[in-house]
Amino acid sequence: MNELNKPVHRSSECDLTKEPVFRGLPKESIAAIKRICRVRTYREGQTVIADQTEPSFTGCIAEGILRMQKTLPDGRQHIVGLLVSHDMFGRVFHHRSNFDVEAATNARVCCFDRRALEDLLSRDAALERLFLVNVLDELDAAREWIILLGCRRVSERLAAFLLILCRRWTNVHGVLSGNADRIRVHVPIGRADLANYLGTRPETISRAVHALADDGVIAIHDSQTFDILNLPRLVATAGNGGFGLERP
Amino acid sequence: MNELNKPVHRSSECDLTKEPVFRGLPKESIAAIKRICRVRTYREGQTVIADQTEPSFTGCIAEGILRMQKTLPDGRQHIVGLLVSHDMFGRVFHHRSNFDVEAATNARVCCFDRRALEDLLSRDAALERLFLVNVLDELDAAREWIILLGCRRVSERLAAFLLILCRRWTNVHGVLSGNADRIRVHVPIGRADLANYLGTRPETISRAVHALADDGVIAIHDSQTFDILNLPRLVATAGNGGFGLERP
DNA sequence: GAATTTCAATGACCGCCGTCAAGATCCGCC
DNA sequence: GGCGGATCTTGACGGCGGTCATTGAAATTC
Repeated sequence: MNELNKPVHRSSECDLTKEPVFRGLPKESIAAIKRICRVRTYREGQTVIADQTEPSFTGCIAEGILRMQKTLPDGRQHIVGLLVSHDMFGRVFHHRSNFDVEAATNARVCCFDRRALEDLLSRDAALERLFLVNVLDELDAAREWIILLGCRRVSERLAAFLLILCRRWTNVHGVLSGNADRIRVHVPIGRADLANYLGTRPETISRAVHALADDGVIAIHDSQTFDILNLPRLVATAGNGGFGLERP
Repeated sequence: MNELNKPVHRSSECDLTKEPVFRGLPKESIAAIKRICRVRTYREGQTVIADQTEPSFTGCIAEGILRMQKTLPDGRQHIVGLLVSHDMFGRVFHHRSNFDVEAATNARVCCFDRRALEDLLSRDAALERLFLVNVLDELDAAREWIILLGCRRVSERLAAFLLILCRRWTNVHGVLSGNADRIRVHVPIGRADLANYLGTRPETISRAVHALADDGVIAIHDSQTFDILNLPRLVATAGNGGFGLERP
């Protein structure tokens, strides 16, 4: 498929300045963060950070999708979040990670050595501010997720999930395309992952997807790509989950 | 019951220095934060921050329990978190709250004027660091919650909830008492709230609680107070939910 | 102390979904 | 092109839990 077997470290090609996350930072802050940035490349299925280990770096996704998950003693695993372009992960000022982070697709990640980053943040208030606001956003995302999981029916959770994709991942490369009439959503994970993500089983996901298609709310382009035909009815299906995620 | 109808502002009695949250801060940071702290008192049921409004302050709970929730268009509400002593809430550097914050019990809250706090944080790196780490902890708590909600059976979620109470709220006033043999847990919310919290209905909560009691895992002291008789079996009941929340 | 309200507990019914099993589809590989 | 594996789909069955209704207990009011 491709030649990558382990993360490739490259000291170049860190185009952080273009990332909206770093928009508005003073020039010297950008220069400083760029200096400690190393790009790593992961291929699908690789582990980025293992549960209960102390990661040596904090990252910001340049391309691709990572999956945060907890592998449970009974072997099952539950996904607690998906990370897409521009999302940050890894805990500054905390030692152990409480989750696995795995590549859900091939991914490129800007990595900051944790120690160097902590030193930098201590000296650069603007940067620290940026990280603080970023974590606050993650917190909001996590709470949106909690509301989604509070939906009782799988169909509601699925609809709410598609809405989150539409709302939060607008312009994230490869997820959304099409116009308002026929929004095309590409779900970047398979049925099994999606089932873990929504707290159910693959069979039930399959049924729920086809139920939405039978009702004319969506059309199935392929097993991971849907066209949203009737957004209002999708919102109605989501019920509770369709709300709770308004953004400024 | 008591004479409080609206929050009472008091400029005294802010004992922040004793709170573990602020432990380790330089003296001048503590003095500065104390200077902008005002204590407010809320009675059970009062709204602290309304959804989609711009709160004028950020708070740290001195006593009592607050409930973060989203009221949904169909009138139901879903709780996304409980806040106990020493927990902080309210979003620095962000304008609108995405949730309601209500007093679940009578509560005393240390409030920091948002504008003043933001100014302060800009000038005090140690304080900003403290807030950053604090938000990171909230994030972990939210993700523990996501794992809990990923449990399929209500009995698992209930067991996991009780374990979170034991684990995270040790020494929080009024929640835990007793020794290792017979841990007494006081659940600070009623069945309806608990049902919202666990993504189910009050009747099902009732059944699950009594099922645990019939199995000898817990004893019901009163409808909101349980004695944990068999911790290992409670962990076993929690299954997945019993894990995912190890702390350093 | 009786009445009203609120909350918890219990039973009956049934629908959603977890489970198991089988078939279909797509993929890489030889 | 044929084969084997992984993934997705579909069906049948049964149990958990959502819903409704009723009873009981506790708190507040008059």
